[in-house]
Amino acid sequence: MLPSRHLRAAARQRSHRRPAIAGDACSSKPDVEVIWRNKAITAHMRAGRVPDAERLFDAMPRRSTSTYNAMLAGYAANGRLPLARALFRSIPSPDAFSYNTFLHSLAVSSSLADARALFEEMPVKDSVSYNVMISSHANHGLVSLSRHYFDLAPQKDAVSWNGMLAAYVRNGRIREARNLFDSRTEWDAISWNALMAGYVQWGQMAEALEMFNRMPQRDVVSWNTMVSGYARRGDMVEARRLFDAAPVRDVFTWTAVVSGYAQNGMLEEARRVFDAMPEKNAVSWNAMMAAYVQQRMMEEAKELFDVMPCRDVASWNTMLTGYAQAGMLEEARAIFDMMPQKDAVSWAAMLAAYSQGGFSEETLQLFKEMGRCGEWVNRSAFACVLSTCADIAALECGMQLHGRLIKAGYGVGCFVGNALLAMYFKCGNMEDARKAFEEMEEKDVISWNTMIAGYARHGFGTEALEVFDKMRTTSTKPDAITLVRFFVLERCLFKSIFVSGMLSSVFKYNNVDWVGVLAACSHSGLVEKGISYFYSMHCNFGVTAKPEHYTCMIDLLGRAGRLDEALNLMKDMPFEPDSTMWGALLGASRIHRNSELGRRAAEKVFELEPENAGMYVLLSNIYASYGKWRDADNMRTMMHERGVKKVPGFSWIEVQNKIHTFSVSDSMHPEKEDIYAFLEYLDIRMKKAGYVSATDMVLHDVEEEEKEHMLKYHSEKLAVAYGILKIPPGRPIRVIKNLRVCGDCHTAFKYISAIEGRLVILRDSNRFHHFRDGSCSCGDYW
DNA sequence: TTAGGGTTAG
Repeated sequence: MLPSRHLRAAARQRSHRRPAIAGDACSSKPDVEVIWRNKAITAHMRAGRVPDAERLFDAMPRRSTSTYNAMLAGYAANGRLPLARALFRSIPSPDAFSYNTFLHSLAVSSSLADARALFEEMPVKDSVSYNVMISSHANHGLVSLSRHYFDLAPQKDAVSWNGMLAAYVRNGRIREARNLFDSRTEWDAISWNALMAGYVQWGQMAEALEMFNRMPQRDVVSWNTMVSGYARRGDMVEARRLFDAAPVRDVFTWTAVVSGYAQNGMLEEARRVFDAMPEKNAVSWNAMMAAYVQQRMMEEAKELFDVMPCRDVASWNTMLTGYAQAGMLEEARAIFDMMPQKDAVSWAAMLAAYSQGGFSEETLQLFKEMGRCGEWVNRSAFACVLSTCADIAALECGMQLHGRLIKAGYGVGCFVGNALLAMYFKCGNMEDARKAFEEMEEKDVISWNTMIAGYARHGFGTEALEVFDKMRTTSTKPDAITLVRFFVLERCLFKSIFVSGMLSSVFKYNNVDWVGVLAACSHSGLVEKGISYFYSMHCNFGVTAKPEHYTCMIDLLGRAGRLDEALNLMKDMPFEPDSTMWGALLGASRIHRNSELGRRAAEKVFELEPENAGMYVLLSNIYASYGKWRDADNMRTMMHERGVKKVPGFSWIEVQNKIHTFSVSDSMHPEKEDIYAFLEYLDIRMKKAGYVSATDMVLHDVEEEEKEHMLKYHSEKLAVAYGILKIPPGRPIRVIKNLRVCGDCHTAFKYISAIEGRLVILRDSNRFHHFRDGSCSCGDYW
């Protein structure tokens, strides 16, 4: 809402410049009444009550420049740049405060170029002006410009020095921060804390502690920095020790501990500290709520949300993301619609919920809505929508986004850049992917992996290898995904030629990711190699095998059909096999059709993890794939009777050019008693979108007697495929036949979309499909 | 009533 009335009034005033007299709309000597009202404006703005502030402003008979400044600062803090701009122009006699505030508004609204222009034309620059430039450029990752303004500043105060220090720290330039720090001695507590926080943030706890011990005087922030540092690293013992030792605590200290316990899954401890807090603010409540959200205890979270006395945007966002992560998209949307105010996080969270849930239409719809609301599109929103474009192979839309991204002045960092790469590859546009990759300002391991996988999947093996070679010249360390990808590539294209060279390059790094190596061997069927690595890991590298390594080995042996050896390994282990290991064995028994061992493994899993819904579904599907429909039904009934619920969710994984793997969880609605309820829901949705409901058509190749069971177990996936493939009305998907894709993908089928000729593989997602490279866990690749 | 350090949500 534009407060057009006061703006017009102000503009009028400005055009008929009259000398300021007592009682004029802008008096140079504000009275007590004006000061009091200015404070009220600030209070409203701080609480996000922009309209209230505007009403007050409009109703003021006399205003001072500070009145305008208060409004200006409020607009900036509430993200209303256009209003701030208009108001600034209407200020009768802007002072240094006005200029600095508006400069700050421009800078925080990502209009850095505008901020620089304003800075140049400012009649008077004081140290605050320079300091705004230093910190705002740092906030956008432009450290060298921060340094430029820092060097330019004629007089540097404590804020300038600390601002520059923070500029380095926030951008990970910890060495430069240290050099600056060592270059002089007049630092205050804020400086010490800033550098210390930098060490904490980048995981260098020893250095942080060293500073903590050395600093001349510690304030409550110093203690908080250390407490939260340990808490975030999961070292709750040390965090608690410092918390107990702290001479002063404030709400930050308490909240850091609550959130530490929460993030490490120690719910009871978190609650105990939370209940003992002498005073709580919104952040404390949010931290406790986040604890429940993290454990998917949405009812408990909602309870807190309902009773908390002070809700802020983050509280709403916490609930929103909680519902989204629990797959409760309708609840998430309800929260989103009810929010008194939305910020960038709210939009991003809702977008992420839709895009990660595969709801492409909804994602794009919401994105449009976002534009209509004039909401600033941040990096996260860009990434979500880009990944949706990738899902539906919407190249044009993706390229438009790329353009907008550049226009918005964002540097292409990893977050958005990776989404961009994925989009180009999924659309088969190798050249633009390469360009985007080269233009990326920074690259992380995911960027490299995306490039390797992208090239490999389109059959550009040589290019993929070149990327891998280039990656080795950088400081980015290959991770498990790189290894798996490389092994896949190597196996598909080069038949084991490069494997030893590749591995030796991996071993150059200090910390070999052994799980990655073993998983990679398991995946590429390199059984003997895997076994020898497993032993050399201990003998040559002195690494003691942990349960996860054994799990890999059981998986590896099992897949190779060496079930007895896998069993023996489990017996000889220094610890009891856990459910993951039995699960791996269960998967292997399936591939090799050893139903006796499968049953045994399944029983063990149920014993150890009666709550594991994936197991029931897996076993049910195993029976179904053998045609033992009654047993399959029994498993589902048992799951239902025991009140076990599946975590819903599904995702797309692009595998090869124009080939998609689609994984869908069996129950996308939580209370599924029978699959038909779900089908009905999809039917309605699809019809609404103009698709044919053509389960019969889809199943035309399937024999009559199988049809009923097929419907029960597989048609939900067909239906979803319809929605996602965007088959136009009247164009059925053709089933190639009840084709098993591979031993492990028991419910996988191939479909060809009649219209696009896309080959689609559908399969279940369960815990055994834990490899993200699109390979089946049985070791087959697509 | 503008600029520098510590807590929550994406």
